[in-house]
Amino acid sequence: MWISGTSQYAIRAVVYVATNGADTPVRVGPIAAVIDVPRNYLSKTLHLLARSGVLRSVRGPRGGFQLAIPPARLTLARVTEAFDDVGQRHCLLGRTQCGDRFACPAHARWGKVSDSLQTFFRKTTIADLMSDVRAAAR
Amino acid sequence: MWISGTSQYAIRAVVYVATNGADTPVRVGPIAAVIDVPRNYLSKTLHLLARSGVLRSVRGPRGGFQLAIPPARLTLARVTEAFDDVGQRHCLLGRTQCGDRFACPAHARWGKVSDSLQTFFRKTTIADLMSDVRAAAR
DNA sequence: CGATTTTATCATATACACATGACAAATAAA
DNA sequence: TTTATTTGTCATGTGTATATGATAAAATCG
Repeated sequence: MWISGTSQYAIRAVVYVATNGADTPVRVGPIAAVIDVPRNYLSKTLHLLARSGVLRSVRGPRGGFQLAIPPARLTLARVTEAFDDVGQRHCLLGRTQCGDRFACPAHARWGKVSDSLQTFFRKTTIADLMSDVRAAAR
Repeated sequence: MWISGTSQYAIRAVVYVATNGADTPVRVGPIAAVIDVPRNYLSKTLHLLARSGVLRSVRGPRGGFQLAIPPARLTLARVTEAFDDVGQRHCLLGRTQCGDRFACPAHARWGKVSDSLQTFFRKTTIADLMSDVRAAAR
């Protein structure tokens, strides 16, 4: 609903890699199986994450994917930036000319919500999500 | 980005109808021209809004569309419900099993933002947008 | 070096949102 | 009652996100 399916896959995969790829790279197969996304499509998505600097890829035996950025400094906006632009304000009504000069009818009220959305994606890190998972496990 | 293009069209059209259709119905042609959306597509969208109870349609000469609900009681969630489900919580990561029992990694933190989104769409009315437009005109 | 394992790339398929165009149905007014 | 005007409906087209499958390229290990 709020971000593209590919961005959803990306976040799920990055959390998995952060959790399980601390020492050795993680292969596409297991990631796809655990986070439940089509293997070949995920392969392409992880490749884009690597080209975008979020992951590091290693080919050949014992290869796979690892984080290229420490989880505490890796934000959701950074992870999804290859697929969606969630760190910036967008006009709710899809007007290109929507700004403080020519505002759409929803501009003022949407601004407040949009700010909290941007803050969420720009401030929340993969490490935050990992610690929430650990907290929930208790 | 945040809601479908059709929902964006719907809100823009409903605001226009609320503003210009107080006494007589508004025709599709002028609406499409002013809010800048494809005429035939808007025709279908307005028809869905009528079937969803948001608009009233009148056929024939002097026909067109009018609000079926007073603007002060017409929320954005109500306008878009035929196209998107914005008044309810959705898992950010697209997990169907995401709830308080089996939470996705983003569940807790996303909950706060999601609440403010739901509140926005369920509390903001067409009358609110109209009064913002009038305020901005001064 | 050769065999195996893994990601990289390419070509293509599918599903759905968005869009177009033609014609039917209803209504109002002359 | 006829004509003009408007929405309603249907059939179809287009573009893009998602998905699949085959093959190439790279790296490790025996």
